[in-house]
Amino acid sequence: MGTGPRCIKRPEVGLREYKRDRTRRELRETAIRLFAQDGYHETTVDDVANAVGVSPRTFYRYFPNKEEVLFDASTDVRARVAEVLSDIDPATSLADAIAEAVVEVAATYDGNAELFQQLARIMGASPELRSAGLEDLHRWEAVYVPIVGRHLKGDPETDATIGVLAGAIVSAQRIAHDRWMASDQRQSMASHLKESLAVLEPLFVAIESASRTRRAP
Amino acid sequence: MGTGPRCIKRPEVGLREYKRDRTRRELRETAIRLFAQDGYHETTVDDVANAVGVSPRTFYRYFPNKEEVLFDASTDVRARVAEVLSDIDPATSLADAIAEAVVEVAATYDGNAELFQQLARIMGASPELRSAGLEDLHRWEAVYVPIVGRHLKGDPETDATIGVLAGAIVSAQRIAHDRWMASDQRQSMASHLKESLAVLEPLFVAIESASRTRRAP
DNA sequence: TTGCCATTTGTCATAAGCTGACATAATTTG
DNA sequence: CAAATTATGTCAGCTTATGACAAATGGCAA
Repeated sequence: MGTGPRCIKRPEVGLREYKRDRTRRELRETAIRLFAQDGYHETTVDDVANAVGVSPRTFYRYFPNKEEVLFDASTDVRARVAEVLSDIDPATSLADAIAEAVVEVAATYDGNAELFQQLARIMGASPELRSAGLEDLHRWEAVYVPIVGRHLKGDPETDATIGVLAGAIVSAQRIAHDRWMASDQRQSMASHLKESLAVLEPLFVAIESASRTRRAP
Repeated sequence: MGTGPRCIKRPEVGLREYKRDRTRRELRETAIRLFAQDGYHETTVDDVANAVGVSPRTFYRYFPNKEEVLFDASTDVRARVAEVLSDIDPATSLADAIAEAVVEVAATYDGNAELFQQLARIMGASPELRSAGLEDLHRWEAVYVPIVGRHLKGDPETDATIGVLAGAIVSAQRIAHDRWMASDQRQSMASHLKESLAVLEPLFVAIESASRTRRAP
């Protein structure tokens, strides 16, 4: 997803770094493959490590725990969206900014539908993993809080509005995610996200008008 | 919280049942006390079991895992609120129904502030437990979905609106919860909940008017 | 009371997730 | 090539969690 070697120069990223990336990728891919194939609980960390030809201890050097290997991709998306949002023109309306973020999310999901559907199936098969997925999804809140706070010109610690609004956005995203998971790609993630976020439109309108009022009373 | 023995008659609940309840309560109270005192991770299940004078295996007969003992009270509240909501007059507006539920929640928190603040402190001290708390809070969605669905006259599977709205309500509740935890009881849970839910008012208004339109176009 | 039944608990054994400590091998750097 | 840095392997151990079976305990009826 994205950045290959940009130039001929540069330390060619070095063999060490290259191997590290490769091992991480192999662990991730092997883990997901085995989980999808044999079940998450039926697959031990030892199995994954052995399949990659690496010691179990190494797995834990790359991932803090067994679950986290499932959310590696998700973490990447989040980082990218956070960057997109921080680079956005401050004059953009909140709804438009969120829409832009959502486009990035949808593109990733729809562009790697196979991977994400596989992850969805793994997580759908275990209540424990559904919870973990919930937690992962919740981390999106930290992505949205800054942009919401910027538009509302408030401090998240002081102003409950920011947190509630960011939370509502994440809820919409989660519902879209659930529905996309449930319907096997019959509908794009983009349309699911659009549909869910539309529910919050009255909220955006109210916020926007309140914000405008405050700026020019 | 609430129901003592109502009458003299009734099988006096039997010694067996009595002991079971007592053991459960002792495990719960001892666990929370030790967690608050020595830390969650520093306290093993064995410690709790020993302190109660029971075998470690018994702990797991009462609670599916170490964490769950922290959410026993929360589960009770949820059950009570679900009952309140199912008994509510269908003519009541959605906002009012939610308000009624929230009153019940707030009363429980403010009435057992000591317990819930203790739980808050335990969970606040560990990221892992904050996640678990998140999961617990998320279970509220299932409480709100039926009442929202009833008012919107839709099927949660079909209509994304219901899930998003219920999710937004839970978000508001979570923010209130966080803020209440952060401010040591300087403000009541009731006021925090009221404040958070106020953010969603435009949403309720829009939903309500759309619902009215649909009924009488 | 006695004795049978169901429930609860204890004991034992074990798997699996994780973590610290240290040795070893590989890579980079001078 | 040698030294410093970093990745990996090995080993040892703790804790959570669970299955299997025995023992104890309370409920209930003859």
